[in-house]
Amino acid sequence: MAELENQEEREDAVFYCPECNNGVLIKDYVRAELICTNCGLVIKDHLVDTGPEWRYFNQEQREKRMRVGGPTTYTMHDKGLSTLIDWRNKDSQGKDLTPRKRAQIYRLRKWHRRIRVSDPSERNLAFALSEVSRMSSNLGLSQNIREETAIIYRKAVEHRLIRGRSIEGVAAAALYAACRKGKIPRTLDEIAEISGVGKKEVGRSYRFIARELKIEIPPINPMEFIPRFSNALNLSGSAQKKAIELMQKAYEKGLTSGRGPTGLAAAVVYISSVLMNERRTQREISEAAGVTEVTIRNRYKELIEKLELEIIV
DNA sequence: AAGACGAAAGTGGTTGA
DNA sequence: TCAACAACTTTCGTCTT
Repeated sequence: MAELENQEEREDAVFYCPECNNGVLIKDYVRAELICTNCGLVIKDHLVDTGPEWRYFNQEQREKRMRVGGPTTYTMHDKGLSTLIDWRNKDSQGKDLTPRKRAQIYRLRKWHRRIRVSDPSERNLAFALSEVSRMSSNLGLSQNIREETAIIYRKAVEHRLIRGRSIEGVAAAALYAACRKGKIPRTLDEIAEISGVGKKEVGRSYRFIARELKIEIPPINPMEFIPRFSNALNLSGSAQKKAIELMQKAYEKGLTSGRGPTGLAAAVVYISSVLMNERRTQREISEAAGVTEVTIRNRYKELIEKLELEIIV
């Protein structure tokens, strides 16, 4: 693992899967995970996106794209398009400015500063977006998600949905919506946890803005939690594979509908840990998955019964 | 002693009248 | 608007390893 950390310093280092020695690891920024292309092993979740957001593929593109300055981004209140006025009183040749010029520049700077985050909605947006970036880096989410969150938040502002709600609450709700939209498995609990807003409020705001903005969001697929949970529990790639297999069967039998996705994923991971002789206690799993042991028990009892698994304990 | 099990009561949200 | 309801949680006593 220490090796991995070092290699990560290099921008495009290639490294190989320690599990199967056969696949190459790829960074999946969408899910914030490092994944083996061969066996599907997830090395590290909460990967932080350090790369550039835009790339070039040949010299021509490079020149084109180099010239435009920073990419525009929705994660800054002015989309990163603001101009900076240097604080030094020098002109482009590095010579001192005349007193007359100096006074003019001083006035420009003053107004520039005032205009940038002047009216309340801009101020609001600036604060909300700083919250978003705080939360998403806390959760190890990628830049993509941040952008998506920012777009959703902006829409919420446009539709005047913030009124009567806290900025943090709506920001957290937008983040959650962006995660759901991008199929990144983060639970409402996790987001509420670091947002400093109650789960109730985040949930309420989330449903509200999702409805008002007509963001159609597919229900969470319990499958998406399996890599994360098994990774958190240090389960092997084959155990994870087994879990995915079980989940597939459960889905075919219609056992997934109406059930909490996290509880279901937790139960499946539990069963596969037992099946593969890598037993984890219900307690450990419940902690990793954020559900109670009771729920895991209920789900896995159902699963064993319906899938007619014989479990040797 | 730790883990697994299950009963009973409580919680927050959805649904349908 | 309110009650019924399903899923899940909390709590706690009992059994198993």
